[in-house]
Amino acid sequence: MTSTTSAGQERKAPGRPRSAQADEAILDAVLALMAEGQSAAAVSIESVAAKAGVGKATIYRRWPNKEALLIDAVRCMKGPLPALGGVSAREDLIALVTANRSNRAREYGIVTACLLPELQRDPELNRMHQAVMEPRRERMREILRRGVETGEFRADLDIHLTVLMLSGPSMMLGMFGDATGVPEQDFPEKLVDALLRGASA
Amino acid sequence: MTSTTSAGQERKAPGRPRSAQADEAILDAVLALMAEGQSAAAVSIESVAAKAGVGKATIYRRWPNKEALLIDAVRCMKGPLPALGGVSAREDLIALVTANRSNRAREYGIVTACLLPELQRDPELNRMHQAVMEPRRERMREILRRGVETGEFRADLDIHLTVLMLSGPSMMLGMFGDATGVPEQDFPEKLVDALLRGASA
Amino acid sequence: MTSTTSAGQERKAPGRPRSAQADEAILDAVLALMAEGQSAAAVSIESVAAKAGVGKATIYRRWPNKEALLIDAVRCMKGPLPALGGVSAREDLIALVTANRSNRAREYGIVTACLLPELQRDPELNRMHQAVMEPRRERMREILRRGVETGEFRADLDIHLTVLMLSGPSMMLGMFGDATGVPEQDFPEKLVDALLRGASA
Amino acid sequence: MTSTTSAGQERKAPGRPRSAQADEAILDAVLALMAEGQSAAAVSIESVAAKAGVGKATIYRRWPNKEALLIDAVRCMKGPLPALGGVSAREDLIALVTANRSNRAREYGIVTACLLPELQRDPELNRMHQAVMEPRRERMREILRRGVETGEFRADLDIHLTVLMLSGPSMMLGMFGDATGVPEQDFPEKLVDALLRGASA
DNA sequence: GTTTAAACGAGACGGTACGTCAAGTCTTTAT
DNA sequence: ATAAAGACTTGACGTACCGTCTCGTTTAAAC
Repeated sequence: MTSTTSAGQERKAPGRPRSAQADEAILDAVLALMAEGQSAAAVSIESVAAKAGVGKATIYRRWPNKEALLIDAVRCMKGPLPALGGVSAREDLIALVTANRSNRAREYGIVTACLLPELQRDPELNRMHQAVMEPRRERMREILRRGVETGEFRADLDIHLTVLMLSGPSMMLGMFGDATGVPEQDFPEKLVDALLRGASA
Repeated sequence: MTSTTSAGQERKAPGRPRSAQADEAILDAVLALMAEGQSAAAVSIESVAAKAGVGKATIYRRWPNKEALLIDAVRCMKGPLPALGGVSAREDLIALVTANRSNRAREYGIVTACLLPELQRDPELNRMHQAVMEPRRERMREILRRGVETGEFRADLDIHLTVLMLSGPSMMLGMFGDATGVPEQDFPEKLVDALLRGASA
Repeated sequence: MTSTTSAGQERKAPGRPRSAQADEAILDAVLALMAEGQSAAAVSIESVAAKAGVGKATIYRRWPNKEALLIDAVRCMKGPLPALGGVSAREDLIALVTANRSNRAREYGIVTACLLPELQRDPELNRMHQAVMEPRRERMREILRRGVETGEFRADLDIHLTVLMLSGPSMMLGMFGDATGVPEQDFPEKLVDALLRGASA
Repeated sequence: MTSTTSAGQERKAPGRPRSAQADEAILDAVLALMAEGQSAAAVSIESVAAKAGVGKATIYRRWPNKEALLIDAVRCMKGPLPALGGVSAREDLIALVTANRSNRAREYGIVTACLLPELQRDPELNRMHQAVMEPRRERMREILRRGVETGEFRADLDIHLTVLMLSGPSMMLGMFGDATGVPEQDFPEKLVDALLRGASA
């Protein structure tokens, strides 16, 4: 949400508070349209407002533009960060990759894609997007660092590159699906194992 | 290009032939707008027509819609497939990854991203996009298969998954750039080596 | 004012009494906006509320809608009905025409104009408007009738038509100003004299 | 109409010419909405476009904003300037007043009223409005001047004031109708005669 | 050399969505 | 109970593109 939740002492704002119902209805409408429409282009602010039974102004009061709304919708798709209680770094990695490509991986990929061009230009938008992505990347880095410490991973591992090697294939599979020739079945496990094992003979 | 170059006897069409100059001017205009505008959303058919000094109908005579035009523009960004004369499969892989992320990798990523939602719906568009992507993927598979045969790569290598592990990180780096924490410097070599070496200790 | 100041026993209302300051501030804000903005369209309820330092609801508690508020503002512009102590009906007419086109004739014309379309539809609004206009028209009729009685005006004078011939030009001058080619200087006197004298040779 | 009908040699504009059908449909729609809606506020660009079966852009291509469109609609309401073949200036005046308050006098008054606030601010709009009004005023002045020359009117007649005294009451009657107490029946004749005759005994 | 058919630049067409603004209503907290 | 603040739905505003459709003008092959 973009609402100005002031950090500090939370002084109660005057006037009628924003309807939490509306918040929910709007995001629900976005997800519903995304699911039925197949195309992020089909998710127009007007149709979201109509589907949510809400005025356009109610949307623009909360988000500065369409892209910001989509970013928040994306956050809703992502599952919560999984706990790390795994017995090994390998298992933790598999769990995290699995969580990242939750039930809505396809929609997530599509919307993210649509957002990308705007992210380049609007720094504020970019910041919002990073706020969704970065915690997951950081979690992945933690796992990798711990794996290095415990000796499970090689000592000279390039952490950032490895994060890219775990999230890049996952995203691409989400975007192109079957065209890649890779089945979704057991993908996280296979990916992590291939990465660990290496390709050389 | 989508032009109806009939396979058969190539009967010369009557009337004025299409201007090759226009073809070029249009694609040039797309690339120029992409470069200056930073955003695929800023590339409108109207602005392309204006920049190319061409009527809108001249564009729609060649491409069925905006997306098809963007796909052709994407093809222009990609360099030609590199020769495979490398002394090792490793070097060939590096060369191919390098070629794929040509001078315009950023723009390529952005445009591809914008196209994705439409690719899901329009099979014809999807076909056009595959025509650009598939040869490169196939080339990569060839290299991998040869590496397996020569014993450079392990015998049980999952070819499709490995293609994804080479192209996914590359695309993600193109899309998110510095936010990934990975420098563009020597990226292809580092990626291939990390993949070969594996992450386990 | 439309406020429900019950005629009868003036029972002291419970709760917080209405602020008389607010009444005044609101009408002042309307007049101020009218003066600075040049346009009745620029006088929005929102800007009135902001300028008056008042909530919108405070306005709507007093007037049923924007038009009603404007009508009340119009009343404020009009000067009070002048006394009729003139030595002749001619002088009384001049005094009345002068009073009608007070210092704010221009604003008055504009606002009246904006109100007109709504007056047709809303009978209540129309009644309110008549309550402002009718006393002045009636006063004019009185003068005319007295002039007929005293022999100052011709016996067959059409009272209603003459009222129209005195107020119509005045209103039009207020609306179109210099475009009419008639100077504001001494207008009431000239109008009344031209009306008395007649145009035929 | 706002179209750039260049005065001189009428160089043919490139591109598809504007549809005369659309011109007509749009103005017809405005008049129809005005007639049925009773209120100029009910004439929105969107409803005009819908009623005319036309895109909004087609309207905005011809008129810069809503007000300019209404002004052109006003012109359509006014009948053509009548010929002046009358045997006397009095008859010519009656004919002209009659023509000015054509079949749509009520709508004309309402729309003009709605336009007034904007006329003050936008000089271009004002120019367009004058282009509709001025020819009629000038025609009236011609009649008055001729009447003075022929001795039908008094030599010291104030032409501009007299124009105001003929058009002002007419406009006011159009705006307020029955509330003025003056019947529409034979109004032009009665007005002109009252003006000629004068009010003094 | 005509004819002729298609391509050309230009720009109007009916639409859809954008992001803004105001009207009039409703809901909160403070007085 | 009223006040100020501000959220709410509704709907018009004017703009920008989309993809299609005339216009009148080239251009090159076919006659």
